[in-house]
Amino acid sequence: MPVFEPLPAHVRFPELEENVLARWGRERIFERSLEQRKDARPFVFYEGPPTANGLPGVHHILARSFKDCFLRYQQMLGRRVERRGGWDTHGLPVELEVERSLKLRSKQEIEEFGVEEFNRLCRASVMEYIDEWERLTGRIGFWLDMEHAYRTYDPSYIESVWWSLQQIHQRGWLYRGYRVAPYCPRCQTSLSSHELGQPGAYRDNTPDPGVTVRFRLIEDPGTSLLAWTTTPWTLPGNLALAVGAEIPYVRVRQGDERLILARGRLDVLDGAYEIEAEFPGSELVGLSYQRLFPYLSEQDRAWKVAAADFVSTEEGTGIVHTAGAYGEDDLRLCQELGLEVRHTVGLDGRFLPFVEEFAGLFVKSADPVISDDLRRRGLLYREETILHTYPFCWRCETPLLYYALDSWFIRTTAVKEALLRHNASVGWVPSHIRDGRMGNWLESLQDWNLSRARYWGTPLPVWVCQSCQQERCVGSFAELGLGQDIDPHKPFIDGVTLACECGGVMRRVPEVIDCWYDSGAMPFAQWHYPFENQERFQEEHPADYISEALDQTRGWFYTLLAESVMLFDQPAYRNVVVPSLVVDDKGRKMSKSRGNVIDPWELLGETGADALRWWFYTTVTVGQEYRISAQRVAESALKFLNVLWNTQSFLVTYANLAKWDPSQTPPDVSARHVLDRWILARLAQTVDEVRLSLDRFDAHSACRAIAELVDEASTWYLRCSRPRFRGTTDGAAFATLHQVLLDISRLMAPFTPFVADAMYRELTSPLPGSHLSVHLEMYPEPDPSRLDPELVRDMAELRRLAEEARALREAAGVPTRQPLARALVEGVDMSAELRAVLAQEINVGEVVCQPATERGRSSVRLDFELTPELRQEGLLRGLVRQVQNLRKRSGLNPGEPADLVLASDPELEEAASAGRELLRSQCFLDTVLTLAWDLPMPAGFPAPVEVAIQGKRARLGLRPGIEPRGGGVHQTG
RNA sequence: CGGCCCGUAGCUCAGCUGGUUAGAGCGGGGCUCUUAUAAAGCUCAGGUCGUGGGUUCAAGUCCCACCGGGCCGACCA
Repeated sequence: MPVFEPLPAHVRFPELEENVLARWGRERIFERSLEQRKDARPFVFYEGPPTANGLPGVHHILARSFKDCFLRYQQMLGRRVERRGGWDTHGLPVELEVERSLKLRSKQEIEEFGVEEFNRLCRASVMEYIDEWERLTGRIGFWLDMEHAYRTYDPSYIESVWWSLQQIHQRGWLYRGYRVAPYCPRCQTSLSSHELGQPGAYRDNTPDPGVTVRFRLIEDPGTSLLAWTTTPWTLPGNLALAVGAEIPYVRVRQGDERLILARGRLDVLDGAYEIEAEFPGSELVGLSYQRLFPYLSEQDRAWKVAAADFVSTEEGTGIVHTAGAYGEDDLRLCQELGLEVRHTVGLDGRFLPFVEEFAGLFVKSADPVISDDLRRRGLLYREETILHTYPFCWRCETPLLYYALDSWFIRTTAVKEALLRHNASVGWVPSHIRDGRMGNWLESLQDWNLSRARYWGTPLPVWVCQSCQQERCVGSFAELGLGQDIDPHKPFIDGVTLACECGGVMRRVPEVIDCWYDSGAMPFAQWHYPFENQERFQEEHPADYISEALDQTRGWFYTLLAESVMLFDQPAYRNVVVPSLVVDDKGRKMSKSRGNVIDPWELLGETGADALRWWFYTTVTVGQEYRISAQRVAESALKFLNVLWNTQSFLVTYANLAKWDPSQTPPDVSARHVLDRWILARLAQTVDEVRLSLDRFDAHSACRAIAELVDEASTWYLRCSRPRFRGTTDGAAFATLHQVLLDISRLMAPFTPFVADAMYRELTSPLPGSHLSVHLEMYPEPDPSRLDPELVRDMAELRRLAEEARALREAAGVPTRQPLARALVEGVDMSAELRAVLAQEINVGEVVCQPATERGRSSVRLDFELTPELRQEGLLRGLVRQVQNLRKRSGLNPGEPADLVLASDPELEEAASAGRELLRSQCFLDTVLTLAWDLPMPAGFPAPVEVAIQGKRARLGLRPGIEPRGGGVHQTG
């Protein structure tokens, strides 16, 4: 019976992975891994909830690979690592999907269709692809508890969110405000930043009018202030002009008129001019000018020049036209000035009736009409067409307007300092995000626009009295007299009223909240905190580790942090790993419209999950983009796994041949061959490196260290140790390689969970005791006693000398197969055992060292003089190689007996006969028969094969051995 | 327009806290070893380390500017 189950000659990783997956399921490995740690110290992970209303893609595999590897690592360190899944279920993307399927085009149509049914469809749609998500998550080996996954639409989840909003309201941080937001006049809703981020929202080179307008001074109508705008339709709403107090302005004379503008913007003037005066903007403040249109009612402070800090001289005239309701800066300035802001344009994007001249006109169509009107009245100084980037509604392609609306806000600016402080305590990978993308974001923090005038979302729990306007933020269902069995969504919740102290009726405001708030609430809402699981929440907040892609910086990373800081004055996570984006082979972003999206299943089918995972860990450092294609993954990662697999296959083959007994105590390490000691030292060194890297959440460095070890084990160690695997009986080489591979399987378990487990099972199969899975094992421990930096250094030098010797042979035209008498190594002292390794490797009888002299660098010289004996040995090795080739071609496995017939010239025949025993043992030959050159092959032999050995011709005939051998590996010597 | 990242051999990328002749893989040319065999190793490419400054005894590695590519943002949370 073989020691190990023989491995198939060629491994198909996707197949192997499916088998491992099935076994995990049968043997409940994931469940066991949790059970065995149920009393251990937790390592807390938060799953950022994806929305399951779209198919998962390759970038999700990337994110999930990074999530998984650190969780597996921590679990192998002995921590309890629960991984509760979750689903993000609310929000506009879900609504849009349903709108599309129902062919609805506007809010009005949704309301006509019926909000109840609409929301019912949203709820169904969001789980549409949940099976697909679960299947992919399982297939890539990401262990996640999806059975108990939280969902943001669950009543308990919503109740926790309400509780948190009540907390925020009590602190005075939830308020209603009048703010400008990008607004689609066709869909009649403001858009979230998320929607503005949709491809195609911002369009470059959008043509728009650029008009420069005269604002005549009341005191001196011959003098005008020049202001520039790209939105003439906002001019009827003009309330003020803004200047920079410190900016230098000039008054110029041009023909009959005088014009005022910033000194730095003189090039907007057409034709000759003469500068009459120069003064800072502060001197302009307070000047009154003639209003362009008579539609807005009189106000004392309107139509005057004001100072503002947003004025620049980058473009325009340095004097900024300010229309209260159609610009963020405009609105703020008007509010500061105490001006009453009134809309001139309705929610449908058309001028209101009181703007008589343009009433009913859509604003963009009104632009040329307004320009013409101004021109007629001599107020248009200049008109041009400019190209700039402008936002459009990504659904209906309507140009967006900046439009002031009532909204609910969270005063995040009140906790800005705390946000910055807690962010500073987070370990970001890559580290630059902390102060870069995230830090900058927090520095320029604005209040959170929380409300959405939409349907499918967590209802904003604010009730307002219809009589006295008193406002109440509700923090639980009980406050409404409701139980847990309700559906707190629209439209049901809108029918719930409260009695006000004044005797009036309180009704809920119509808005739902930004779904990003939902996901940021998961640390407490997933546990229905504070209504339940108080201890559990406290134990598991903040998380030790989270990981999502870069686009979550302003998304989930921010909302988690903001909510935790506002509610608990804590960060939500201690460490974040942020993988960059996946792009196509040519570095382009993947998008459906471009047709370059890679199907994750196709990729998995070609390369397997482990190769893909390994590729993600090793190919670039975290933070750089991944240029992916099946070919790229196969070229590096798949190849690496193949080499590793071959190494294992080598061990299995020869251990079975030798009937090596792995349960036998191997020789003490100090008594083993220097190569064994060396590879074990490298192993110990690698364990150190890998653990240090993983403790820093650096998978890239860890995997590179492992790759280097695998490379050295599979090439140098195996190459030099091959004779010992074929001839020795002490088992030290087997024990060493077995140990190395077993530890590699444990080192790699977090990264390539399938291959690692398959290796582990094979390697432990002959051992006593239960070895169900590498994922139930502990991670390799550091072992300082095995470290041997000197030996590692010496071996590196030895390898360099071997390469040098091979180069010398090549230059001299003497193949390595030809033994030489001696090599002379200068400049270094080598131990006898290292000299033996080198001698074998470069095929010389002996290595002689000349003690280190003055030079630092060692070198090697070869004695190329060939004695007849050496020549004979060279011929013999050539013959052995050809016989081995023939064995391979004949389909003979190592160890299977065979008979050889040799016909050759006398010199070769003599070499064969002198080395007959070596030939027989090396090539597993029962009989070696020499034959005269032109005689026919004996009966039972196939036609001979003619080969050339060192220029000498030979005919070889080989047939499988007839007599079964007595068992036991055929040994040399 | 702003922020961040990247710009190292034909291609894909390593190069930690600045220090001897700047590395790997792939492709291509040459060779070697070998029943781990549709495996492996060696060798060749003579790379202005994007450009120009600066700091330093010393810079691919730190600072500044610029050029090129990518991502994000662009009044929004």
